[in-house]
Amino acid sequence: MNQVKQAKRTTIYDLAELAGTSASAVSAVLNGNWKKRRISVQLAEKIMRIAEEQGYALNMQASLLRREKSHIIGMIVPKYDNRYFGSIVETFEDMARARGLFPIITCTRRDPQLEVEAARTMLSYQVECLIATGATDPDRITEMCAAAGVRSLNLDLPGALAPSVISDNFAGARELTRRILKNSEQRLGKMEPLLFIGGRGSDHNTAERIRGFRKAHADLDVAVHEENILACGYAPEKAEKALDERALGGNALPKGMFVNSTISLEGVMRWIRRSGHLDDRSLVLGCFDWDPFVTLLGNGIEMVRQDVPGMLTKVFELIESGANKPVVIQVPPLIPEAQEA
Amino acid sequence: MNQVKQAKRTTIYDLAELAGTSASAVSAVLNGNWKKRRISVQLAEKIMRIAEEQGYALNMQASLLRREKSHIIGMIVPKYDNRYFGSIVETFEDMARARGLFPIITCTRRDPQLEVEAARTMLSYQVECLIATGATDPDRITEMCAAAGVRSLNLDLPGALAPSVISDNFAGARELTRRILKNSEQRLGKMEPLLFIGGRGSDHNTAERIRGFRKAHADLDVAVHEENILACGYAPEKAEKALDERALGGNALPKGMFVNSTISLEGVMRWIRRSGHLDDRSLVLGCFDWDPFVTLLGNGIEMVRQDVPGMLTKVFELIESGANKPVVIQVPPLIPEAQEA
DNA sequence: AATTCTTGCTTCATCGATTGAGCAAGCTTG
DNA sequence: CAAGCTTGCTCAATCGATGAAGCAAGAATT
Repeated sequence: MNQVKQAKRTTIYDLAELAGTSASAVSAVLNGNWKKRRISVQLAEKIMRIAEEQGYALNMQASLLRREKSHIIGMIVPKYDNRYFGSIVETFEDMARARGLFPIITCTRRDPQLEVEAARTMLSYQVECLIATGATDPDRITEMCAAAGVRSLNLDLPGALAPSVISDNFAGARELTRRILKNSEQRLGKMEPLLFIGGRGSDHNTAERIRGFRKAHADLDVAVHEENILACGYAPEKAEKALDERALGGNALPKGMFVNSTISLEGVMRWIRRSGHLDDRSLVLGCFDWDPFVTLLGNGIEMVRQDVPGMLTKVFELIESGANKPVVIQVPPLIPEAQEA
Repeated sequence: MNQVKQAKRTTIYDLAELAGTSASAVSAVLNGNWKKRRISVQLAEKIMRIAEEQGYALNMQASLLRREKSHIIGMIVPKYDNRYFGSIVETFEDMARARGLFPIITCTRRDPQLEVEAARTMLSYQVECLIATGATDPDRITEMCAAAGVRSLNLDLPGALAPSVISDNFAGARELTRRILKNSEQRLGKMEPLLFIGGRGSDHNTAERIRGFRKAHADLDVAVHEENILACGYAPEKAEKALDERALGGNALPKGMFVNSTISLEGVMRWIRRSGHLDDRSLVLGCFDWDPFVTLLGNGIEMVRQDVPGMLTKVFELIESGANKPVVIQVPPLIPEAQEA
């Protein structure tokens, strides 16, 4: 870096002066369409050399103000504390960049107020499209975007006003339930109804998973007990508390459980350890979501892994197709080979 | 949303026309300094009402172009696939917002090329400050920022040209090693030297942790064998492979291991299961980094949890103090109470 | 030699928000 | 009632990049 400390940043006007040419020529050269604008190779090379020497960096604000498209794509995401959302964000950034878009992501902590503020801020930054991932009120966000003439899409949780890409929660839950029931039969010698724990009864995914859970029981002629469906929220503490309360409730706890997220599984595992069930093989678990350490817990826990690349591929297809109708696209989750127990 | 579908977004000029006033008054009202500009309460209220009705959203590009400060703060981060970086990102967003800054974050997958590109892009977006987290070449980023007159800071891994905030890796590793050795003595009846696995020998953190690892052995008069220091990289597969190779190497594998990240621990656990060591208590493990599921693995694995809020508090203190000297601030990690084995 | 074409630039308006300067009308003060 | 102050606005330049339109000089065509 062989220049003096500069208070102001270098602009195309500075470069123009240094090169003895006009700002317009500099702009044309630096944004690559200098052939179209008939700038000579000599001048182009000179400008590029000087830009390099000066460590010039485009002022995106000025550029975006002038251009019609921002090429910015926004995503809001509830949390970064599990593999599912982490993978969504990482894959999203990758795929966006591969398409020449600039991804901006913000985490809203499942807070409806923050979601709205984040969406407004993203609109201020002229996003061309906003992906609302796991939003508590996706339709509110779609409305805000629509008012600004910006596209929006829902991911993970569906909305009624914009296209949505979600896992096939029903099919995934049905298969996961079937596997837990089978494992339960194999390990315990009989097939007993399972406990469902975690998630919010009000959210679409949990509702669908409960439906799949019921269906799998029905498929095998096992009756589901209402008291064994505990949509107590996602936090580990909530799962732990719900199990404590359920355990007090007279009837014995089921030996098999369908846990609705890795986050809830943390609470379930803590409860299991605390209540002394850890080492015996009498508990048969399954989890809707994937984490590498869960495999290593060694309890033969079945997992459903949501197909993040598949979902995001659909998201970008929707964006590119320009579709705006509020369809719901369901992507089948991946169910790894059964775990050795 | 009671307006017609609009192709163009509403600007202050549109609002000015609707309110029968000037764009300048609208701007003053909407950015809150209308009292200073002596706009009457009536007009202010009228403008705010109309802005609301029209679903007006500021064009940040135009606003930033004019203003001197962008209030944007950037962060680059290597991965989103573990609790440590997830927590850094979430905490960073929170603390930035609490200070009226707009955080933008991008993931560079430990790819030096991507890091440089990401930094250049962030400079284009006029970030006021860039935090390079776990960067492979932090000094390169500092140089780029300096050339644009932008501040930069290093987090997690130190650099030589900008202030750095990192964990006290030496002290953390020393204490972790001490605990593993103690557990090892308690469980196996004797104190044997440990194996160190994971990380890159070339990175500062791994080097410091190895130093702490050695120091703890020396403190207890235990000799460290060179062949038991395997800085094989972070990926799970690399740890697994390194253990395979080490196992072939004649001498018996140590029963105690210091694992240099949760990511490496995945590989170690897989290797342990594969080689049939899982259920016996002869293996004594510790991990530099924290994940809730590791507690639940039930092998009594000790963990060091890096103090993310503490580190980010230091980061923002540095930013606010305006300090630019390349100091290295070491934040002591948190070592949870010993695990029940 | 006059006309047209091509090459290689420059000029200037523009994007939307911000803000110093200015101005008109009403109100005070001596 | 003239001079000065206050109130409540508007005007116009500006931030940096972009690209349509234009222009001068040389080459090619008639």
